[in-house]
Amino acid sequence: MSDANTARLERLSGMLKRRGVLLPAFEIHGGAKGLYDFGPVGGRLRNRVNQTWLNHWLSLGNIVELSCPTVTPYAVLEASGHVGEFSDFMTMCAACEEASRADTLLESFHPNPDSLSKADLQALLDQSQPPCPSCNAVDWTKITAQNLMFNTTIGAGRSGRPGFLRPETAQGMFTSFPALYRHNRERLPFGAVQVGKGYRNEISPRQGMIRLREFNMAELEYFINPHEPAKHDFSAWDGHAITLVADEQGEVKMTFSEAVEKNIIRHETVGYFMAKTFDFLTKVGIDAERLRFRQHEADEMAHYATDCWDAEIHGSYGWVECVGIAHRGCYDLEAHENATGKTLRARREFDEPQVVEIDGWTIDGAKAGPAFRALAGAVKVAVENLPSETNFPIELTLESGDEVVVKSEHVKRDQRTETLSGEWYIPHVVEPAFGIDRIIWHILDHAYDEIGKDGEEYTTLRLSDHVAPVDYCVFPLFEKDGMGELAKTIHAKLCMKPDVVSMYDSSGSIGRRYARADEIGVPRCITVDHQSLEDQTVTVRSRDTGEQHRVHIDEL
RNA sequence: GCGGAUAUGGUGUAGUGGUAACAUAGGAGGUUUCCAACCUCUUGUCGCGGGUUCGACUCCCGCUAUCCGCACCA
Repeated sequence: MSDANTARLERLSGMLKRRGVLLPAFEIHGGAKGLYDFGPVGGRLRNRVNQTWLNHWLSLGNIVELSCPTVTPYAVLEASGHVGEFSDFMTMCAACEEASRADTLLESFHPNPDSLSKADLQALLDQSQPPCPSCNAVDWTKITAQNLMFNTTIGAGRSGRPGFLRPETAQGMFTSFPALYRHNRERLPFGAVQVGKGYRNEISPRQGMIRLREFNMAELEYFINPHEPAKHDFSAWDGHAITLVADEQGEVKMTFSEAVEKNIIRHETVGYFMAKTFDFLTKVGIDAERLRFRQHEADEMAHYATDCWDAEIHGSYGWVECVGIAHRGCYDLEAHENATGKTLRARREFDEPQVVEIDGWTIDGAKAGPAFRALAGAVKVAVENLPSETNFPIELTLESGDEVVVKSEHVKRDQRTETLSGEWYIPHVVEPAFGIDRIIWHILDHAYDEIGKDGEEYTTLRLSDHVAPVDYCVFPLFEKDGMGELAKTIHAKLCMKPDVVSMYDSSGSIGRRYARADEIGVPRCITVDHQSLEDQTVTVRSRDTGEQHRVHIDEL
């Protein structure tokens, strides 16, 4: 990072702290690593970003909003793969209280203990009894999952069950699939969104808002039918060439249409969400020139994903991944199906019912059962694979290697017509996952504008109207002759309007007050002057142009 | 987690073994007919804990936090 850049970053961070946008949390107690407060200004900003995000996706029409618990039972995150991916399994020596990683202790007893589940590790530990590396005792406590997810206990005392604070919001949406499917009249595609907190007990949180232990995230799970080709219209984005860093082609600039045509973006729905993500990010004030999409390389991609793109934003910390858009296939729903035995599927009807003519053989249970006993099941499979013209008796070699003679009395002709009108399948999921804190950081970074004004440094936060935390500042030019009263009336009126935030400020010169408003990005300032008292008009001054025009109070 | 640096009003900084300064910001008043002007008054600070000392913001130790490398992670 250049010195100029570092200095700017320090001034920006100082301003954010001074003006109550972002502050270290619990600072009077010495602070806590990886935890931040959104202050009196930042709290509103965060909420506006969240709301803009929700509206952006809900406007697609087939998206619903969910809110799932952050406290999540162990089994859920074990099924999703997080326990294995995000945890180290620890055990403690009861003699010397030294904590050790179970997989490290068991390295000489298993080729790859890292791959074992918690239960398998426990079994292997009980069986192999490795000595404690520091005191040589053999007395290990029960294995517990440690590290990247915050452990907790759900319930008290002996009835408490292990759980975690969720490391992402997605799992609750997957486990809610049956309710979503019913709500959407059993028709795909549909999506669910959730805005909320996620928790990761990072070893070393760094770089301010970039890596946090408690963070705001917003995720969309879009469920699609893999048997239906995804068709999306990208013409709305044709005017804009996007920077793509593709796995094979490297950095290229082209429209979304082209990227999909050339199969650089491998799935249309992924491309569609990339385009919508581009819209969202620019809407909240991210500079399109400092935005790019980077494709995960094959070996970097999570094993279940078929295509994955990150939206990266360039700011004070270089290029930072702020959004991940992944085609997750059927991985998640299948994982929860396997773990629970419940069905997480959708039904699709075939265009034409599939008529299957079955003309072959099957066993006659009453005869073949007693004749083949334990082998009867395997005989049935073998017989049903025989062509219809088979003559009996016949000698068959079963899967198991056993040889049997099947006589005609053991079998019967199986001739029927089966009609399949459709099938149950596991939907595929395309998941855009947004790191809200990282996006907010870059909104602030991109909006922070320092200009030399009359030889002095002057800072303006050029926030988009969608996310500006304060909509209006109301100033009396002087707080006398009734100007203060009129300004307070206008301020009160604005505050009454739904979703409008207004601030009243009468201290300091008018220029100082404009400067204060500009620093936190208030788009419009309203000033009451002497003329206002006569004709009920006020001046409205716009932040970015400094232009003023007179407006009647009733038109505000 | 390892190594290095740092920690002084809201913010940015100076400084000392004898309880602290400057700038800026904030509040009150005055002045001012629209972009950080000016005048008066005023609020507020040595990260936390322990040690050395008659006395510690200053020296030592530990902790916490911040920044930079490495590692981890996405």
